[in-house]
Amino acid sequence: MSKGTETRDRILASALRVASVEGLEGITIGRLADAVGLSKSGLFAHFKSKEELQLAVLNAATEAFGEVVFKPALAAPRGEPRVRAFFEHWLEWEAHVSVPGGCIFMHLSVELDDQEGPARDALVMAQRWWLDQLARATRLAVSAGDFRPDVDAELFAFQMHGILSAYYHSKRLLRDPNANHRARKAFDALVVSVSAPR
Amino acid sequence: MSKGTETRDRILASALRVASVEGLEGITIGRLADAVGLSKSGLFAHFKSKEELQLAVLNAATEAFGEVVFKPALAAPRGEPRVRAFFEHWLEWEAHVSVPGGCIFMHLSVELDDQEGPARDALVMAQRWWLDQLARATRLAVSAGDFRPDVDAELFAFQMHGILSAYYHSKRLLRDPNANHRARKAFDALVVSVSAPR
DNA sequence: GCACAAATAGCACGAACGGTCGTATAATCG
DNA sequence: CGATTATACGACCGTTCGTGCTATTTGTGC
Repeated sequence: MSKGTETRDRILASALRVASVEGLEGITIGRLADAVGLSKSGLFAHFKSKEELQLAVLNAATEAFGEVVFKPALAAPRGEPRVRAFFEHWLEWEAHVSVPGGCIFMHLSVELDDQEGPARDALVMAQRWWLDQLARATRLAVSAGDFRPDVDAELFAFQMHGILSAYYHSKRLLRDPNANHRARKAFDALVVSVSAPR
Repeated sequence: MSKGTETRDRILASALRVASVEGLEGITIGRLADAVGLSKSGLFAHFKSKEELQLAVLNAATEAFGEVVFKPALAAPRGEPRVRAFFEHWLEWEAHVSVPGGCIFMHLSVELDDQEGPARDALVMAQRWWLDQLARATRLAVSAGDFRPDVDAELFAFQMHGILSAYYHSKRLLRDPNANHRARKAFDALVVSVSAPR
């Protein structure tokens, strides 16, 4: 890896941390340059514009999410176990070292929902992809006989996302020590409600 | 009402609209002054600092929420009907004219979760209050015989909040036309899961 | 209708913002 | 080795930010 790309990665990792706490608008060239020990212009040379930097951060976030949540969960056997693995790794992601401000997608989702532009487009794609993966895993659980045949996979993904949103709110904002416990109870109830009788 | 407080209200209504779209940090004195037809210093005279302005916006938001969601829903008879009324009015609030950017509390929750200060404190209080009202209504539904006696009211409030968060995400970011439909299906399923047998 | 208070405007400030410039240093390769 | 390119620097631009201070206009009560 050349020196340039190495520096670029350091910049992105730092920017990702900042963005998870303060959002994409919280990234400022000056502070970011200080954080990685560069001058403003030195850092700026790696990206043609701030918009490009923001897009690169979004890519880095998607990549990290894939490594921390998606790929490990894929290791679980298809069916209910994999759905549960998705849930568990998703819970952990909120506290991952790479995003000290919590799940960056939660933050960006509300930050960008009314801000037209390429960053919003990229985020929408990433979020659709993830919800689609959840629905796909749900359908696999149906065909594996774990879930009932009439289960609405998209609705299940919607509900799962809801539980994680409430968890995020409860943990991050309210700092409720029961957040984790409640999220698990809610998820268990959801799984029970779609489980095939046996 | 004196001219001063009238102007102040106009400022706050405008600031509330801005904040629902871009968050508290999206409020800038200059743009806000233009929007209400005042000079920067003329507007600034109404608030001793920007922080006080932000707190006033939060108060205005809480008040609006009370008028649009809480009070009307209280008119419904206690028990499951009132819980449903809470849900319905909460759904509508997302599209209320006073908050063109959608539920401002969703926005502020992620904006402020890592920003220590009086604004965060006020938001936490307001959110706790609301979740508490939901739990209270749930308990009333239990004692009215609509919900099963073993229902966990706080968990129910958590789940309800999750559904609305997912709805918000689905509607605002993904612009999914099924958002409303999914939210209702999820809520119905939730109510069924806690309903007393009959 | 006049005096006093309330409301608003004008102006200036220091800091931080994204971004550009020419230049110097460091790494890489023939 | 030397030459060339990649990388980084410091100074600076125009703008916008929040926030003072000082006039001046506007509204209100006697």
